[in-house]
This record gives sequence, structure tokens and C-alpha cells, in this order.
Amino acid sequence: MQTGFAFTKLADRLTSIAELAADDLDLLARMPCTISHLASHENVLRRVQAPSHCCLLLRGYLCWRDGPVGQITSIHVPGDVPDLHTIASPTLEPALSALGPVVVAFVPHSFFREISSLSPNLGRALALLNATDLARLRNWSVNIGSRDSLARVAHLICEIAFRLRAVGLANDFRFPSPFVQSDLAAACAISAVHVNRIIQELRRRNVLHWQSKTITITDWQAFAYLADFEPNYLGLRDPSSASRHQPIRPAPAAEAAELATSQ
Amino acid sequence: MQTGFAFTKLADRLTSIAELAADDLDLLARMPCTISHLASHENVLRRVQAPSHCCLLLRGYLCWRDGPVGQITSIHVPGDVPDLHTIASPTLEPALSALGPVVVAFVPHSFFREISSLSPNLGRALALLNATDLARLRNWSVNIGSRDSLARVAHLICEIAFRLRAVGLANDFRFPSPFVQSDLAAACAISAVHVNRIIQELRRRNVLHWQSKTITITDWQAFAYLADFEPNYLGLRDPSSASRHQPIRPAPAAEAAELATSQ
DNA sequence: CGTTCTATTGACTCGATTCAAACTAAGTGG
DNA sequence: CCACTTAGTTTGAATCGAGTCAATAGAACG
Repeated sequence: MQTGFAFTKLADRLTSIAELAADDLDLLARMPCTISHLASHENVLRRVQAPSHCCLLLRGYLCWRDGPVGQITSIHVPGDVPDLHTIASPTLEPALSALGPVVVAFVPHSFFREISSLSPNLGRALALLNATDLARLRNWSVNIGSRDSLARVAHLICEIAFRLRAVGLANDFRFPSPFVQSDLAAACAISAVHVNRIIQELRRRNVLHWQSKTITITDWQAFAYLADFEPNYLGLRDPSSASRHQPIRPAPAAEAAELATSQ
Repeated sequence: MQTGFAFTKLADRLTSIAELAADDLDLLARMPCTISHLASHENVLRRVQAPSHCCLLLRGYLCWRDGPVGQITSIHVPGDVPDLHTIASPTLEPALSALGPVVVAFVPHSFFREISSLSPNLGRALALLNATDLARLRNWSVNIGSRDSLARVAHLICEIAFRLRAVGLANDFRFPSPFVQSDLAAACAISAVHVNRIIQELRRRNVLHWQSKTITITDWQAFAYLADFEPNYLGLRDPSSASRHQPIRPAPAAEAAELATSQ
């Protein structure tokens, strides 16, 4: 996994919310980073590489766990920088934890500061990335607070699928799900037993297929409807398509090959 | 209500999370703004002064309402800039709404950009302000997701009281509460009827007094305990005291004196 | 091939919702 | 100043979604 792969992931994500110029991509391509692997439920120990680095998620899922019961307050997909805000704020109590096996890249804060000052456009894109975090957190509260448990779980799955598509993954509404049911429980603030019953109900309704660590949404329309899913809050430029990714630019052949096999 | 008042409010708030230099305060003091009043449950119509302005809350409470049922996803106290993130992000669907009568100041985005570039320290303070929004949103999810309704309501009230104290208000744990019970319901994601029963329970336990639009927490220790309240997430520099406000600058001596007597 | 983690199932319990009605406070206009 | 209206609070009874507990079944792993 070469560092060019990391660059591609971030570029995909930024492109999903803002328009980047060729110069911006050139700047991004110079991103220094060190790759690291995590086992399921392992924490990103921010005192190691952090606090001077951010964590760019390359493969798998990360989540923030917070509060006395370790509730999940957000889930991140490849291309995200879950701790982007640590550039500004030193403190943090919640834990950044892996859902399933994970590959991350540590990128120094200084790099983000640098590209922000060199390209106002990139700076804006990064600020936007932060802003979408806010919007998603609000939506997370709304999900937990105002939907019944079926819609709650479905909404979570919708969000993950949609965000994966925005960075060129899960194009066919099929994606890896290394989650255990108690993970979903911690994310939706319901009991693990109840999650189980809901998954069964979703299967019974023929909208969801979940087998061998892979989720397939078999009827997106119906699924999104019963999830009460309305993706505007994600701030994606083109919510309907899952286009942009692969050859962002000329695309070094090795990277393209890896992208094709990844996920 | 002169514009100097607006400056003071923001300075108090920023001082609560970061150290400001005399120069920073001088910069802040030049803040241009237009004052505006809102009736209870009135929305800040961001298409009027916005999207080129931020909204600095001077008196009363604002909240963001989101989702199909208008759930409250955060509450803001004087000194807050609830829509600071709009500098980066244009879009927003949730509504910024008044809880009780409110006074706000509209401050142009350009002012914040300007002071950020003139003083890196101020820029950092503003970024921190944004970061604390994230932390509070996470905590909001945790509150809704993992506490029973009694603790949930109590925690909300704790947070409000604590944040008011951080900007020099509610020093005696007594503060205006123009909220109606259905507001608390929308914030805690429980029914209004149940909020009523909880308030009564809190009164019965002699920890809370709520009369004539004023809340008094009569036993902070007990109240914070049953709220499971742990204020670190607010990112306040000195969580224990409610010091800094009025004479922000001229008199170091006066501040010291005030520190000694406060709390 | 056992150990351990995860998924599944059933029975019971309980917190919270809903619905509806009564009551109180705060305006408003005659 | 009182009748009328409206918004908010309080109360009770019935209901239900979701939690808990506990036991079983299955999958993954060394």
C-alpha cells in the first residue's frame, strides 16, 4: 500500500464535497504519511502519532466512542479524516476505534496547515469537511432521538452506503460490513438483542441481505423510504451519483489497479 | 444595547476557552455588527442578513432544530456564535430558532476572516470554538442515547447552567428559563408529558426550583450527580469557576478580586 | 476439537408514549 | 374589570416498544 493510495483516498473525498483544481491535486499528492493497520475494536492511540498528526482512513471503518457506556457518536468511511478538528483543539476524551480491520494513514497537522495557506480553495474544502462533520452529528442526534429502532438501524446503514458511494465504493449497494450487532447497537442506542430482531425484520422484508461480512441493500428505494433517509445533510456535491473516483487525473497505473481490487 | 456590549459577549466567550492577548481584544473591539431582536420560537432567517453574516447571541437562548419533527440538536447561550461554521459551508437545512425572547448581533463573515488572518491566536480561538461545537454535539448524542429521561433532562439543565457560568452568568446557579416543557422535550427526545413528570420529580427531590421563568439549581452537587454531568467536554479553561467577564481588560487587580469572590 | 465470540430465541418487565381531560396562567377585547 | 381565548401545565389510565435475563445455536479461531 503505497502512499499514493492515501493521496487518492483523500482526493476522492474532497472531490465529493468541493471542486478541486489541478494545482490542488498536485499539492495533495505531496502528502507525507505513514501507514498503519488496526485490528477490530482497536483504538487509534492518539498519543503515539498524535497529537501532531491526523488520521486519514484508507480502508475499513472507524468510529468515535464516547460517554460512560462507549456509545458510538459517528462512523467514518475511507477518505474521511475523523480527527481533522484536532488541528485546532488539543483535548479529546472520546476514543477513535476500529470497526473491523482498518488501514489508516497518519498525516502531520502541518501538512494540512500548509496546503490551506498555499491554496485557499483547498482550505475551503477542508473547512467544508469539518462542517459536514457538524451536519452529520446533528443528524446522528436526530436519528437516535426521533426514529423508531427499525428506521434508526436502516438509516445508519443508508448513511454508510451513501457515503461509500460518494467515494466510489459500494456502487452496487453492496459493501463490507465487519460490524457486529453490538456495534450497531452502540451506534443506534438500542440493545444488541433488539438490533438482532431488526436485522431479521429487514431481511424478512427483502430489503437487506447481510451475509459473510457483506451487506447488500437489495431494494434501495424501499430501504431508503423506511429509513426516512434524506441525504442532503451529507453535503455531497452530487448525491445521486457515485461517480468520481478512479482516474482522478492521469492516474498512475499501479494506483488504478489497486483501487479496482480494493474494497 | 450598544455594540460594545456585543464585543464584550464574544470576548467573554472566547476567553472562556482560550487566552487572548490585549491586541486580540483590540481587534475584537472593532467588530461591526447590527443588533436584532427575536420573539420566542421565531427563526433566525438566514437569508436576510445571512449567508454573509454570522449570528452572535447576546441575550437569551438559541437552538438548532433539525429533522422531520424539529428536534433540537443544540442549545446556545450568550457569547456563542451558533452558525460560525457557515463561514465555510453555504448550505444548511436546520433552523436556528429562539427559545424565549432573544437579542442577537449579526457580524459579517469577513470580520472573522479578517481577525483570523491578523491574529493567529484569535484564529485558533475561533477554531477552538468550532471544535467545542463538535464535542457538544457528540455529548448531545450520548445524552439522548444513553441516559434515562431523568438524567437526560438534568444533564441538559446542567450544561446550560455551566455554560452560562463560563461567561459570567448564572453565578448563583439561578438563570432565566423561558423554555416551555415541550422545548425540553424536543431537546431530550422525550415526550412533553414525560418532561413534566420529570420536572416534578426534580422538584420533589429538592434539587431544582423552577418558577416564573427562572430556574434555580438548589443543590448543585446532587443535581450534577444525578445528571451524570462531567463538564470536560465543554473545553472550558477553568471549569470550576465562573469568573472572567465584565472588566475584561482594564483592571488585572479587579479580576483577581472577582476571582476570589466568585463561585 | 474445544474455547470463545456472536447470533438467535422466548418470556417477562418496565420506562415512556399516547390519548384525553382538567386545570392554570396569560393575554385580549368589550 | 370581567368574559373569552389561547398557550402551557398537570393528572390519570391504557398501551406498547424496547430492555433485560437466560438459555441455545452457530461461527470463528487457535
